[in-house]
Amino acid sequence: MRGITIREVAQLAGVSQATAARALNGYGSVSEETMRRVTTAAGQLGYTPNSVAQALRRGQSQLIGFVPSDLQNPFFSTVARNVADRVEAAGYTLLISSSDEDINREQRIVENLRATLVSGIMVAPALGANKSHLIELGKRKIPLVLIDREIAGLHADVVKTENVDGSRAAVDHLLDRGHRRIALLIDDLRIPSSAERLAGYRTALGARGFSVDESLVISTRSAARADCYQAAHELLTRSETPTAIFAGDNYLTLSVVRVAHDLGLSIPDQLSLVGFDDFDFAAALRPALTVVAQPVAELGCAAAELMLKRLAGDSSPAIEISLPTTLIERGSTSTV
Amino acid sequence: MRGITIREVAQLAGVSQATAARALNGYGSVSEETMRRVTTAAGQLGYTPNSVAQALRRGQSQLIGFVPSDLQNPFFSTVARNVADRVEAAGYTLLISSSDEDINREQRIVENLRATLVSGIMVAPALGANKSHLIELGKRKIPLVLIDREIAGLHADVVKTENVDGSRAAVDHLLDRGHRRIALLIDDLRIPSSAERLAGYRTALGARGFSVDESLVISTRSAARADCYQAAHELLTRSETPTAIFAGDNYLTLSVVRVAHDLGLSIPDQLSLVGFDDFDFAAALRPALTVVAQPVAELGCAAAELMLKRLAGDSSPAIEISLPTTLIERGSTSTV
DNA sequence: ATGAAAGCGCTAACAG
DNA sequence: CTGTTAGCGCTTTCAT
Repeated sequence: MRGITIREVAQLAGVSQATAARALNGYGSVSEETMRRVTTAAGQLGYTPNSVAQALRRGQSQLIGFVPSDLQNPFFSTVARNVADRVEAAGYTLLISSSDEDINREQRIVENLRATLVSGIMVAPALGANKSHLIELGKRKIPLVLIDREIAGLHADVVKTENVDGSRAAVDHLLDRGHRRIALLIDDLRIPSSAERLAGYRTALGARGFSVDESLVISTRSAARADCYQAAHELLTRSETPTAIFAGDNYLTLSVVRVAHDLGLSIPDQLSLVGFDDFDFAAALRPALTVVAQPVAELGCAAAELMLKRLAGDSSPAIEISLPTTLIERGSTSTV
Repeated sequence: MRGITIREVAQLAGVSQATAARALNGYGSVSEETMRRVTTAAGQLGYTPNSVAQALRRGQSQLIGFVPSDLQNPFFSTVARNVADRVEAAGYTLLISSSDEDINREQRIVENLRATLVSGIMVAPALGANKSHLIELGKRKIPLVLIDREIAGLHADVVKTENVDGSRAAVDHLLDRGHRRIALLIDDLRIPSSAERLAGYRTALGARGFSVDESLVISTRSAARADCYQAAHELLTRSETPTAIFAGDNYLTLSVVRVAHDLGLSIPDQLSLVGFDDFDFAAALRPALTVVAQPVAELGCAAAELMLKRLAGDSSPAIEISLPTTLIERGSTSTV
C-alpha cells in the first residue's frame, strides 16, 4: 500500500501540487483560505511527506549518522544518547550503526549513510588505514565530526577527551601513594586515544624522574573480553607483579577486577587499580573503583553542537575540542 | 559536490542509461563486451549508486530500522549487536535510534524511518497507549517485529523472553532456600515484560500455597537511576524488611546493591538478591550476583531471522517466539 | 542486446 | 497568490 502523495492532497484541496507543497512546507506565499483547505485535506488523508523524494529533490535529508566503534561500550551508548537528544531538538534524527571496530564495516556503513543522503556523519573511527570513505565525505562537502579519536592528516572536526592529562592524573595519583611498579593495560596502540593515554603515563613517570619499565606496558590484542582477561592475567601471574595497575578503558578495568578475584588478590590491599572511564558499576563494586571519568555528556553535546554549526553552513577551519577529565577517588587504591 | 550519476557512467561507456543500469545491477541481458565497458567506466569514475533515488524508484531500501526503548541498557545494545550482525550478512544495514521510553519520540522515529523507506522495522515499544504509528506499518505492509515486549491486540511478530518462567525460577530458588519475605522490585507494570515477571512471582508463591504480600511488590516510577535507588531504599528501610529481593531488571539490581552498601547490609548474609537479566558486572561484583539470564544473543538472532523471512515475502500469520531463561547461581543468595 | 521514454514524489524556478 | 514545468537519479516497461 503506497502512501498518500502530495498530489492527492492537492486534488482534494482543489489546488495545484505546487500550492499544496507551499502550504505544507510554509514557504512562498499562500492565502489563509488555501492554507486551511490544504492542511485540512492533508489531515483528512493522513498525509506524511515521503522523505526519500524530498531527500532526492533537495539533495539531503534531516538525518545525521553516527558510527561508533563499539556501541556496546557504555561510553559510546552514553555519548550517543546525548548526541541524539541535542540533534533531535534541532529537528534532526540520529541514526546509529556500530562498526564494531571493523574498518570494512565502517566503510560500508558510511557509504550507506552517504547514499541515504544523511546531512552529516559522526564517527569514532575504527582501527585501520583505509580512510577513503571519510576523505570522500570531505570531497562531497558532507560535514564529518570525529568522536573520541582523531585521524592524523584528515582535516576534520574532532571532539575528544583530554587523554594525556587524564592519564597523567591517574598515574600521578598512584605515584603520590608511593607506587613505583605501575602497570598500564591499554587497548591497541594504533588507536589514537590509547597512544595518548600511554603518552600521559610516560609523562607522569618522566616528570618525576622515573624511567618507564616497558614490560609493564601491556597492549591488548583486541577489546574482546577474553583478550582483556588474558592480558590482565598474564600481568598478575608474573614473578614480580606490579603494585598498581592503570587500566585504559572500562573493559580492561573489569578484566583486572575479575582476574584479581580469580587469583585471590585483594584490591586495594595487594593491588591498586585506577580505571580510565567511569561507568555505573564502578561505584557499586567493592571496593568502589577510583577512575578517571570522561566528560561523556559534554562530549556528546559538544559534538552535536559542532555538527549543527557545520550543518548551518559554518565553514571555518576544522577544530579540535578536547574536554578535561575528572579523577574520582573511590576505594581501589592504597598507599604502599 | 554532487555524486557521479549512472548517466555519466553510461556516457563514458558509450551506452544508454538503461544499459548501464542493467550492467551494473546484473539483470536483463547485456553483452560481455558492454558489461565490461560499463563496469570499467563505473570503476574509473568511482560510481556509487544513489540509494535515495533507488529507494524512491523501487519503493524501498536495504535498510532495517531498530527502535529500542533504551539503548543504554546493555540488554538492548547486545540485542542490537546480534541483530545487526545477522541482517548485515543478508545485505541489509541496521539503523538504530533509541526512543528512551518516550512514546512520542518513538512515534517520530518510526515515522522518520518509514518515510526513509526502510524495508522493515523492529521495535521494543515504549510505554504509552499511542500505537498508531505501528498500526500504520501494518497497513503499509511494512514488516514489524516487536522485541522484548508484545502489544495486546496488535497482530505483529514478537520475539521475547519467557518472563513468567524466568521469574518463577528466580522466586523458586529463593523459596527453596527458605525465604518467605521475598520482595519484587519491578519497572512500570504497564510494560508487558514487567507484568509477566510479576505474574511469575505470583505463580511461584501461589504454587507453594503462599499468599502474596502486596506491600512487597514495588513498581518503580521509571527506570531512572534515582527512582530505582529510591524504591530499593524505601524497601530496605522499613521496620520489617524482606529477607530476599528479586530485582526485575539490571538497573534495579544495581540499585539494590548500592542501597545495601549504603545501608551497611551485607549480601547475602542479611539480604539475598536475584536479578533478572545478566550483565558483565554481575559476575565481577562481590558477592557475584545470582541472576536469571536472558538469551540475549538468541533473541537478537531470532528477531533478525524472523524479519528476514518477512522481507523475503513470508506472509504467514504473526508468530510469537518466547525464549527460555537460565538461572545462573552465583553468590548473592543464602539459606535462612 | 540495446535505446527511448515514462515516471517514483517532491521542490523550486518561472510565469502569470 | 497560484499554476505550469522541469527535473533530482534511478529502474523498467516497451519498442526496436
